[in-house]
Amino acid sequence: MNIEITGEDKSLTGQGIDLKALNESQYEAVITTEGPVLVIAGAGSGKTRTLVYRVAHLIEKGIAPESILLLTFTRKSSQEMLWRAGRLLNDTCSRVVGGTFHGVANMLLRRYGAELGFGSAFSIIDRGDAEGIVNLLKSSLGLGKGNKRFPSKRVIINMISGSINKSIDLEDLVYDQYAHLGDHIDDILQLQKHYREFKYNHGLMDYDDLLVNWKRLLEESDQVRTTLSERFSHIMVDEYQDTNLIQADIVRMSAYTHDNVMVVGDDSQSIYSFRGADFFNIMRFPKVFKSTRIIKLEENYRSTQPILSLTNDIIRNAVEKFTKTLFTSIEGDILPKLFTARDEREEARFIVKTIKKLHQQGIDIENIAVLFRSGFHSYKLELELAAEGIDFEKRGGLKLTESAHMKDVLAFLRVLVNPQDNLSWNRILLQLEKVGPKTARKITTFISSASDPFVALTKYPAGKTWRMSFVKLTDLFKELRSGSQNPSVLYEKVQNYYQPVFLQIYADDFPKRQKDLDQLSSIMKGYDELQPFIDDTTLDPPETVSLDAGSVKRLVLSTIHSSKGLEFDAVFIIGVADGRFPHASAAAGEQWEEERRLLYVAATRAKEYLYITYPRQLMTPDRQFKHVGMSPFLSELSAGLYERVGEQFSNDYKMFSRTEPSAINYEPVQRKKKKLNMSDFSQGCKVNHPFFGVGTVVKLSDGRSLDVHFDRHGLKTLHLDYAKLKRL
DNA sequence: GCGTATCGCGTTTTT
DNA sequence: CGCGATACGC
Repeated sequence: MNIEITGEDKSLTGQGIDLKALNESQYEAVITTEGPVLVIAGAGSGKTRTLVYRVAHLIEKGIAPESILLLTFTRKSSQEMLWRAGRLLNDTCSRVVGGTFHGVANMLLRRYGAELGFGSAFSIIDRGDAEGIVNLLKSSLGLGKGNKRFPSKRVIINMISGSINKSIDLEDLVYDQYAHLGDHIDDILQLQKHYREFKYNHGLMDYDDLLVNWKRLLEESDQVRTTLSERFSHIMVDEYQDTNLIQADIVRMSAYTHDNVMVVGDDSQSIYSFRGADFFNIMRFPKVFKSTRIIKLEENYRSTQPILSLTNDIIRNAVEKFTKTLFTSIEGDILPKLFTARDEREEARFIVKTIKKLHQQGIDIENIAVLFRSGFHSYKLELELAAEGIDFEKRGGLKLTESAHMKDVLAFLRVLVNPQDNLSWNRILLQLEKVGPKTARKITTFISSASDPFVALTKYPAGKTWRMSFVKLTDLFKELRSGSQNPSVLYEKVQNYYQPVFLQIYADDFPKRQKDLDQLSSIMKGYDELQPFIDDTTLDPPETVSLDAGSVKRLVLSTIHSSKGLEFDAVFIIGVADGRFPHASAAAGEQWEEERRLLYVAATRAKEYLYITYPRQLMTPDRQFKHVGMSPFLSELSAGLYERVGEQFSNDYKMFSRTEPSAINYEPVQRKKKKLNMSDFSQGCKVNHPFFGVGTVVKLSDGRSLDVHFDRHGLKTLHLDYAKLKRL
């Protein structure tokens, strides 16, 4: 369970810990060595630094590195933190157990899984795999055929996953947040049931299962719980606002013998509620861990005052927040800029032009980032950048192992490790010509009833048209199972088999994909065993962009979600238009607030220069122009906190009136999500719910919930922020 | 009934 | 680009 620290910078080691470099509250957080600590920290306040120093400090005080557990959300951040701590202490941190929640869960389950009865024979599936299962099930159950309104596999997985992470019934979740899909509730529940069975029958575990089973491990085995709690005498969690209820329970139980837990988080940066994160975990922390010391880090070490004033103003309008007032002593008086572009193209050109200007002023290209709400918002800009010859790196898109050809090759390795993995079998079989979904399903059911699927496979009566290729496949497995089990050797054999198949399937664009296959082979050289390789590629997939020379400096394009925790000298936030940001389907209430926090996260990435841009018109799919205004989050901002730039702006409006005489015929972007207040309702008034129909308000509860009696569905408690209620 | 080729459409965010 | 629908051919 060791994490290797790589990339050590020799020139900086051996300095010892310089606690003087910390301010008073950071120092307090660091030296607190016993008992629970909650650090509420604003953006750019050096919370990661605090954790790094604490790890180093604990070790310097004599705590064994291997008894420190550092939990983060991305592998990158845990490695970076350990590396930094290692620099302070001449690399004695390499024995600290640092990793992601999911990575640590995997390690523990492989080690202690037998206690729960599933041993260590499981393979991990990613989101795409999960969606694949839903797809298989949908067709085999004959659900949603030709029904456009049937939820997509992605939505279904989000619902299933969401209900687990939020620890509520799927049915309730649908009523609360997916009311418009309520018609399909029975089918959705059926899919959920089959999805569970499929995973269970084939030894598959999705990301949620890893956490759920970690929790079970702690809950159901006193021995394991005690062992683990004693093993890790100090537990630290970064980005605590991103934990869900399960993770909070895990932290609680992992520390039950000592309560030595330090968590760091910022409620204003909670942007993952869609995957179950619940920033109330921060609020609950002092109640769960008695005698918690709460430390606030309020000084910002990243941004200049004008940027901070703007970001404070963004979050000022938030409905729910724990007050923190961020201040900075960083000098700087450059106001954030707002640019209104005529269309996406002009927006892209403005960005390119400004990036060039900044670059001339001496800002390195890798210190500039362009951030956006959704992956495809940057398409126009990508074209423009390519035309100008500016190299960029896009983050938050498809990962290497998420593309079809990668999954194809990995499937062979996956069945070797887990022969029950019917999802991978399915992939392998579908590669055969003349074998489609039906035939593949027949084969998988045939072989999974046998004790040894590989033997059973050779016995399957292959069809005449595809017997030849089928025999090649069985031969491949014979070879794979008899020879060396070294990953590189196995991969080479798989490659020999797959190459011709690959050339045929991806005849039109194989050169690009070929590079990915080669990259996989080089990653594989670092592994002696197959299982860890497969786990790692699933839990922490490499980015699609070839990482050949890590030293190449490039502009960063990133979704806001993927930019969390990073900082740049100059930041552009693009597409901040009504309907695009907040996302069009964000409902009033918590979802709306989360979008606001998202903008906050984006803006707080900037150290010195901040540009916010939006296009005035967007192209709809049918080549119509749609006029849009700025994001409501922008119009809410106080005047004087930003400066408008761009010479054309004042003429824009006139130009539009001329080209489209009907003038402002843009439907005043449907304000459908008008926020409802408790005062809009009273006891006895009639309401309408999209799923439950007409009902009568029985009781107004605390907060924003209502008890409503529905004629057809009985009494339900509804939350104003989730339920799409209408007053009649 | 099954497999394959083709066209056209729409894209949230992710450990 | 990845998908779903559709038509065609075996």
